[in-house]
Amino acid sequence: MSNSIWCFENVNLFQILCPHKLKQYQKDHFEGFKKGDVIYFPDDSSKSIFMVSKGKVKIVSYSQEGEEIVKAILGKGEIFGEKALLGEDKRDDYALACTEPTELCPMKLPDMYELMRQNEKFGLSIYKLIGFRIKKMERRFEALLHKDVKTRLCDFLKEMADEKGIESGSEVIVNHFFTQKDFADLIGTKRETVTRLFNELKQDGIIDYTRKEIRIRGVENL
Amino acid sequence: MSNSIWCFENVNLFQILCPHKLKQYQKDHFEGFKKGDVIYFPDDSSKSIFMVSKGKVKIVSYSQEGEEIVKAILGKGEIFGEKALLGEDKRDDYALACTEPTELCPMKLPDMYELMRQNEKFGLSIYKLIGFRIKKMERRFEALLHKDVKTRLCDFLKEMADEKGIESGSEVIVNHFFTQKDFADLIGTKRETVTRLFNELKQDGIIDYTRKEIRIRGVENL
DNA sequence: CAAAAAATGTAAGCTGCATCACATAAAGGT
DNA sequence: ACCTTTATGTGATGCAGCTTACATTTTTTG
Repeated sequence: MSNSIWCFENVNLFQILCPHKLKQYQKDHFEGFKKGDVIYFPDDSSKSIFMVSKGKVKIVSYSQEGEEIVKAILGKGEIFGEKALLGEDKRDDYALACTEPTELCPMKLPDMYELMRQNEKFGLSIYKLIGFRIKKMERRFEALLHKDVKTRLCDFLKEMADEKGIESGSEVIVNHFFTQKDFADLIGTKRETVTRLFNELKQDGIIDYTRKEIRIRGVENL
Repeated sequence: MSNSIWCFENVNLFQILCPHKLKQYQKDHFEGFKKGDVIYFPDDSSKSIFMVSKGKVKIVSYSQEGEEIVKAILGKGEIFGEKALLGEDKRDDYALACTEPTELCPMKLPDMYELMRQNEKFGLSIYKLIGFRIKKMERRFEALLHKDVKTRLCDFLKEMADEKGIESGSEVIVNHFFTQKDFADLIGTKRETVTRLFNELKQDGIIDYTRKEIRIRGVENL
């Protein structure tokens, strides 16, 4: 299990980006958000990128018809707003705090570029992270195109197990902060279907689901 | 109608990337591919990015089950392989020539970085292009999630009209090189459904479809 | 120009999952 | 502890579009 949250490709993003450690960025770099607070709106100018230092952030946009598109749900140590680095001048989605309190390390674009210049390895790993985001999106797209809901859920669980699972004997434990609605949004289905599937997997003895953790008995069975 | 193919954000990518104009890159920069030729395979190392100078290139990958995922179909002036700039070391998809002859302007990564250093505006516009690719993928994803097939097809036609349509009186003419199977792959449906829908739109007098061009009577009707 | 291959046209039947409509349970607020 | 809100559980019903199965037309090839 790669600890890809804190450490990305051997570069500790958190340490570099998290302001508490860096005197010169100490002011104004620590913001408390309440549940439901909007961190940025579409059409806000893309001046910063952010790292979640506490809580849970949801990146969403809305279709004409007002349906929600969940692009990502991010926890501690994860980065968002990174499209600003690709010449985006206005945000095209919402970033919403969805726990209380949610805390962020914002990093202004010029500061970011400065950091990237100073630390080439860091710069590279930021671009690499963008590359991974693209691939993740492509995988999601592919799944939606060709896989049925059950397969998508299982793949998603495997991914979680790989990214943040803890091995414990023959099981893998994944601590999570998702609701079943969150799962549904992320794999492109409805909440009811997720409920049904989790219970099916439970029945089959493959997983053990609670609101806080999922125990997977044999990732290969998914 | 923006001529976004040749000129991207006021930077003429073609002129910069196309080798014929640049003495120092004149060798080896002009490759002829036959229909079906593979330009790169997954796991090839990502050493170059390419611009199509003639023909049609398809970027695809395959799921476990062997189903095709069409990520893009590119024509003259369009760029692919750009994930190499994001620290990708191995390709994760196929690039296939699908016309004969297909010609490319390859650009080795170091040369590319050199060019980007020399011409900052160019460098920026390359990253911007990547940003646009991400947004395009996100739009496709959203469409798949929330829109029915007919809407997806209409949106796709609108996009084509916008990107490469020629206004002619009250109509917009879009010259294209897609088969109905291509359309199906790109909007995430089956060929038969595309056929049905094109004929439906024809019946309703909204479009006029031939293998070479589509005439749209009133893009707003789509 | 004939034959093969590729693209397009059409229709009937089936199914995965959304939708609707509630019931129960857990969490959070006061 | 009580009340409100949020999350989860479970059946009944419907339908968009996939599947399957051919027919026809257009393009390509030898």
